[in-house]
Amino acid sequence: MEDYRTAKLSRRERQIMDIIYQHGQMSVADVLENLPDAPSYSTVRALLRILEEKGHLTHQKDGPRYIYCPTQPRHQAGRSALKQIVQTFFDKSIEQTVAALVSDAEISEEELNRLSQLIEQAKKGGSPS
Amino acid sequence: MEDYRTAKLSRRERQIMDIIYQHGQMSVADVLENLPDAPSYSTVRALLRILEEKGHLTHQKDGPRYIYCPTQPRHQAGRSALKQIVQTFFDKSIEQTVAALVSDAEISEEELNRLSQLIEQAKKGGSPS
DNA sequence: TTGCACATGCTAAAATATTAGCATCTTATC
DNA sequence: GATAAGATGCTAATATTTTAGCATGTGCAA
Repeated sequence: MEDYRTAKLSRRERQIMDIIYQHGQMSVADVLENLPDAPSYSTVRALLRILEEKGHLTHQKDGPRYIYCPTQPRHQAGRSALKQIVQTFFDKSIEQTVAALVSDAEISEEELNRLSQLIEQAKKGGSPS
Repeated sequence: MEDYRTAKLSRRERQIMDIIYQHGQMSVADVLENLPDAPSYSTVRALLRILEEKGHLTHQKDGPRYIYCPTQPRHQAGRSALKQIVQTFFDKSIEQTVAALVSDAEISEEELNRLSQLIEQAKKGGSPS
């Protein structure tokens, strides 16, 4: 399955995919609540149906209602999305990207320490010299 | 100006913005070359005009042709895009995001070292204890 | 079990995005 | 300066997206 962010999705379809990835799984009503410029209930249902037809979502029943969730695992979709950002805005450089990440937010000393550990681990695990 | 990735852009419009951010600035012909499922020249021109009307692009003349470039600086657009990814796929956690970044690619020892330095710098510069 | 609240299935209209074509203008060359 | 190559300005048709409405089915509570 192709990354949904490069797939041929319309504006609304992409919005909905983002929202569902953010929340994990959602009912129609849940999606409607979180959708900016919210359209009607019917509209959301139509879009969810289309996304399911295209293979990006599945649903299961929860009592009388459908619960939708992505077919592609979140971490996998996240990596694809990240990869595209790195390519589009940061010259394919992981370094530049991380620089933007750590400079942007108000990041605690503690989190920075965990980041250091993360890098150290990567050094050991990644490609042993 | 709102982040173009959350703005009400159509599929093609977003594709074009991504391509232009990746390359910096482009003529109509340049965009056409880099656009998947390439439409006609006229089509690309129409889209560029629309994006300019919406305020996402400007153009300047280079001899007989227009050169388009984004109105929002690249680094700024990149941060907005990153922020959205972090929120959508990584529970707003910078740590999770960096973890995905360093585990994903084939990353050299050298680059990991530079990342370490980056973090160290952030520790000093960010919020002094 | 009966009815109400609330869900889905299906169909079709309205709005928007996508596309192309022709006329016109501009630049570089001969 | 005349001309050809190649650019833009404008207009309009086509395709897709977005939307809503009505009929029907399902689960929970009185």
